Amino acid sequence: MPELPEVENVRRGLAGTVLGRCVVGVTLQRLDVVHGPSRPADLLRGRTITRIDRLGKQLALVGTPRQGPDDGRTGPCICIHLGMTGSLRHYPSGVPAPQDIHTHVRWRLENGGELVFRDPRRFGGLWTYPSVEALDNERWSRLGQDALAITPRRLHAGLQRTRRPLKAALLDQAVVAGLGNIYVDELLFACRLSPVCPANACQISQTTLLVSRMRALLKRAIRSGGSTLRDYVGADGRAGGFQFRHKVYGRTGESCILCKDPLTRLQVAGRTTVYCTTCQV
DNA sequence: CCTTAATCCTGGAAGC
DNA sequence: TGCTTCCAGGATTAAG
Repeated sequence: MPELPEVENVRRGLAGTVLGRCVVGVTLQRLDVVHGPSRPADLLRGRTITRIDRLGKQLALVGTPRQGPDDGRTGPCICIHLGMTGSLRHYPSGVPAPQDIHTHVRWRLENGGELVFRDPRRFGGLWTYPSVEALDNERWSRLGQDALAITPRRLHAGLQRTRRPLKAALLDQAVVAGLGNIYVDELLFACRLSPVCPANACQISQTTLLVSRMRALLKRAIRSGGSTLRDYVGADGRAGGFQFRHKVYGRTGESCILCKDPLTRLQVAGRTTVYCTTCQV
């Protein structure tokens, strides 16, 4: 469920709390949530967190370089995907962090604070890389442009390549990175486009509309702290508020805010989809 | 090419 | 009330 707005919200929360802090200790409670080397040093122990990047729904914590700060190399990094139920929370000094079975990784910070990765369902995980370049080459190169940065021409090229339903293409992280089930449904409604029309039937004018409405939608969602359906909370533990602004997602059978017809639910590319058959064509 | 289903997994909700 | 069943979904993979 954490899609781009939720992950961006977490990134901003961490930027204000763990960025610039040194990791003095790491506790790995569950080894199988880490992919790649999982020695403490590979989980940034002894390093200062110098960057927190995001591409689509994924985050990267970057540590200080192994050879010292000025030799031009980037430091080791951890890519974090929250999956459906993952959370990345900061607990200030004096606030007890959870220690239950779903708490998988804890980073102890120099100032007494703690960063905690918790994920009951474990669809999420951590991937360790020796450098940002390695992360880019081995993992992030497979993703499309970030949904907040993609250009109409890049999106259009991605959509032209396939006859899959438009919704399926927009969910494909290789086409555009960051959209999930909630925001795709909301975006298609905002553009009055049918989720089932073939992606390559999109005119350039429609792709341009998709890009501008996508930016507006995601920015508004970020401003509201993201959507909390059940599990999502920001780095500070607070729930989002954008779920109250959803116009189609989760509103099957309720009336369309434009035409009052009941919203239709169907499966597209295996995913529950809600849309207005009258307004979205 | 495309879709569907299975896979990973837990917990909340619905059904009996 | 208590049990079972279903369902939610991000990403990947295999099968049809």
